[in-house]
Amino acid sequence: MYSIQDVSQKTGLSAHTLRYYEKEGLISGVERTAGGFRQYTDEDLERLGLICCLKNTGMSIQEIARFVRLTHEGDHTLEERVELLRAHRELVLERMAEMQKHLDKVTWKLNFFTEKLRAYEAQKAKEKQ
Amino acid sequence: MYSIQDVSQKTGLSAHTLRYYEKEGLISGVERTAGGFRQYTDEDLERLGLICCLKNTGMSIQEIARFVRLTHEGDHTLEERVELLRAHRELVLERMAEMQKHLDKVTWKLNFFTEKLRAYEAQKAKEKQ
DNA sequence: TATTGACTTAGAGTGAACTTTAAGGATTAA
DNA sequence: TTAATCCTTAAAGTTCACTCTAAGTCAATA
Repeated sequence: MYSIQDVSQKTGLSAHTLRYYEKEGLISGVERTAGGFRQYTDEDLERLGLICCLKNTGMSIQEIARFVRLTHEGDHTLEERVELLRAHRELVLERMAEMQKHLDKVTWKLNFFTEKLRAYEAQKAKEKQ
Repeated sequence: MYSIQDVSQKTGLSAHTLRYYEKEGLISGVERTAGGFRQYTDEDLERLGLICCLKNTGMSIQEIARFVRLTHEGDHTLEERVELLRAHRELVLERMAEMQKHLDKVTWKLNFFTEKLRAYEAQKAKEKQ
């Protein structure tokens, strides 16, 4: 069992953010102590793991909340969840390919400037003689 | 020579955004007609191309503006520019690797759910008999 | 000449995902 | 017991990169 502070450290999310995520429906059913303190289980941590992966691959809070809602509705939403993840995966792959294309141009420009720099330095060295 | 509208179409940036970029120092020295209308050259378009690549790989407007400023300062900033691009490239590569790791987990989860769905459907089919 | 498109400055609005503040009270661990 | 941690609600603030509006003027094209 982990306190909100423990989970904050483990996930890198602030306690504020963890409560915020709970309010937004990203993580639900977190147990409480008799006094009302949150107690996260290992399973909660795992669920948070997936949530972070979805978030870090660019899924919006709203969509993650939708995914989580579906999960709670049971097995009859399996198809929808599979579809949601599949679509997300496709989107991420497309974005990464785009990113790579843009990065290639940056790399090209970098090489161009590196070459130009070499020439410039050579010129400077020559002038110094 | 292209009007702001032409460039908007070619780049996918709105005319508003093009003026905004100019104000923020991302693109400068755009020629004007006698009447003050912007006239973009092919070279401007190329510069915009690089700007979009930097933007699309996650560089902030501020940093792009810095890069552009350095460019205007001449060859003695070549080293700094090379360094800037190199650092940016590294960052993007790291982010993409991270992204890939997160996506792998999503893919794993997707496969898991797909399998679960198959089992669920099989079960439903059996019950129907 | 009429219509459409462009110009300016300056400021307000938008959406996403937090982040912070405030205020007051309860709980927990050493 | 006492210091540290946690709870709540509700709302305001932040950052980024736009996006839009206003108001008035000027230019270009058919």
